[in-house]
Amino acid sequence: MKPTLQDVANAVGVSRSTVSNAYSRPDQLSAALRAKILDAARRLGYPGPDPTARSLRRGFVGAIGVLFTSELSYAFTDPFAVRFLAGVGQVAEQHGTSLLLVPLPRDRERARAAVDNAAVDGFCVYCVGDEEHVLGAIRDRGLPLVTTAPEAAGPADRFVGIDERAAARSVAAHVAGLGHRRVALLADTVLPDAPAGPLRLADPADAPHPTTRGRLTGFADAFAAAGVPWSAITVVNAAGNSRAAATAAIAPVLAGDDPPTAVLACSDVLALGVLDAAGPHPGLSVTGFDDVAEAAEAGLTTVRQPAEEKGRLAAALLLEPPADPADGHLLLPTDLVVRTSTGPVHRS
Amino acid sequence: MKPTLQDVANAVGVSRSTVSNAYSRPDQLSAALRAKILDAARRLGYPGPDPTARSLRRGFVGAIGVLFTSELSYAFTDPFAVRFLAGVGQVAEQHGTSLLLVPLPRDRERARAAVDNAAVDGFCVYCVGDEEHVLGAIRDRGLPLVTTAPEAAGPADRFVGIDERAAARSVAAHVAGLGHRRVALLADTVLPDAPAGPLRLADPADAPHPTTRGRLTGFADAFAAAGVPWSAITVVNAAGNSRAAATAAIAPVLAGDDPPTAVLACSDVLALGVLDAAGPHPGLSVTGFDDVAEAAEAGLTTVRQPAEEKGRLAAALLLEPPADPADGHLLLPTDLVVRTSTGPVHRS
DNA sequence: ATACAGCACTGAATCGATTCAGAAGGGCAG
DNA sequence: CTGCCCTTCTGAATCGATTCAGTGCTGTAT
Repeated sequence: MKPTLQDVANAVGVSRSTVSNAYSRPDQLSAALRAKILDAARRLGYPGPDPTARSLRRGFVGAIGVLFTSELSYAFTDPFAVRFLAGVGQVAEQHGTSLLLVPLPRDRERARAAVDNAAVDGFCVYCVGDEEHVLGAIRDRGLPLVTTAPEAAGPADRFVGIDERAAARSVAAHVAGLGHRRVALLADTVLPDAPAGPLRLADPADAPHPTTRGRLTGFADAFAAAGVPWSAITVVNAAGNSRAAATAAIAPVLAGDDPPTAVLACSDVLALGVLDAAGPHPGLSVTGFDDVAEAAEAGLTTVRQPAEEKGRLAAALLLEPPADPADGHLLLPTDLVVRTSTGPVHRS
Repeated sequence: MKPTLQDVANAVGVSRSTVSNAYSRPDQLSAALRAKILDAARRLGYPGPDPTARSLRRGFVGAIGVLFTSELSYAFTDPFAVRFLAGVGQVAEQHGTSLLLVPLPRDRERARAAVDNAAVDGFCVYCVGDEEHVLGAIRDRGLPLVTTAPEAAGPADRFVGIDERAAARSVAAHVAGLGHRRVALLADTVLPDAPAGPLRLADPADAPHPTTRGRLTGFADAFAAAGVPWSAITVVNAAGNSRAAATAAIAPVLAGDDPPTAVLACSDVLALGVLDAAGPHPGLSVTGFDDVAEAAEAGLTTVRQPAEEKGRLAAALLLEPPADPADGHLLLPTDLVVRTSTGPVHRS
């Protein structure tokens, strides 16, 4: 068995407290004794205070939990999520804090258990949709919480987000300005368990996921202003936030009669999937959201939001809580980035 | 103060053990009592057993540590590292195990402290270079350890790697076969603290980092077989594993008189940087290593190694230790992927 | 009726440290 | 010489659970 602090104390002939101090509060004992203790520890193969025991007694862990509502392994395939995580990591690094990546089971009960079992001092939740039950579990634990969506944040939570609606409005206004009137909007999981493909959505405000809701509403705003009513807009559901899912969902729409002249996607990954599917439809305008690295290469018109910065701020909000709770609510600026994937509507 | 298990016990009028059982071993008490306990817990706002206390008592944590020897935030910029991490995440997910990403301070002493303070059941170390002291800290703690480099693994450690030397030999043989005789090899931190640019390295075996050493040696093998002695080969040091670092390091070499006709890099990221720098040198053949996504787009000839698979196996080695220690040493296959970045030497 | 098994629950020990009030001893001023 | 402060170290309480050897009790086979 690995030696414990007590064993070291016995070996040196001092009290347990003193050995503890040798590690955690060097000023509490003479340098000579400390050296002797550390020496004995080395000789015995004592690896230093047990992190778990220390955390229990101290009441904090030195780690923050990072949650992606989708599967963890999947989060790594989303470039925006990766950059967000990198930002969180940067700040955590400065604070000497570790990042606990908690895989969330699909099953709600087990997801809750996963949250309950995470040894962390707080959570950063990268919101993608229906994370309400997970957020509830975190609040029940009384842990500080930072989310990436204002709508998902409770009164006591901090958040760092963007004005989804305004951002979406800006791309949509650009597209409408190019003359597009027959448009399709593409989003991941518009409604829970909806099949891939066109979908009837009475009102953009009916979309349950706050981010999707905000973006769809913004799209609707701009087109309404251009004289296109919501009912004239096709909403397409993708079964997952991936290129392939987007391609599969949009293909039938493009192949139908009276296809849209523009597709506005709720993420770059989806937009890239649309471009994949649009091979035979060169006239199609496509827009994305986020401005990931691939977007630039693909010439995708999109809305840029600062990814790493979002992560950094989220972590900072958690690790350096602002004195004034009002400062815990951050909205980041976004930019419309116009590239080659959008153009004037092609009259045929 | 948050209620504890004891508070719930008092409220219901049962012993602490029974409440504990209600959570962890439902078969140890009657369903009725269990319901009553869980109910009282909910009423009191008891969030379930404290993860830290539970870990202490149980003796395990339910998390594995993942270490990148470079800075954590930097690890996310390396596509290969991200895919490796995704693989680790997949397996961890299946095991209901969390991933603790530990930021490693540059400072050796603090790096050791970071390892000592990590509450985990084992470590996966993504080796990039001089991690020996970190590995030592892990072994001192008596924790199981999986590395990605056979050379870095101690007798008790598991590893999942590739045959670096053979893999490197395969690309180099390809390049030599195309007739290239004036070649440069590019690697990150060939020697500690070496400046960016050409470097004198008496023997490839002198490179301190095992991975770099293996690759350089493999390159040397192939060229030696083609009649090119090591002394005729230029070794170029990059100050970091990034495109920009590669560009900066190789530019003067390409601009010099008697520039190489081929540059073999020790990673794709470096190779892409060489391509960036090679704009004015269209005749240059360039090879990378790893086959990340960008490599395909850039038409980079490289050696493919399975990234996610490496991560999955590393995690599996940690979470499902093989009965026979011999099965803890895995070497994965690699493939030479020839694309357009290499071609026959251009006689000028 | 007797013994034995099994169920439901309790008590006490334990995991490995931190913390803080206080004790012992030494040095210095009055 | 006495009193007081300071430094150095100790003891005991504490963090919040898990675990396992029992203790009653009920029910069943003999």
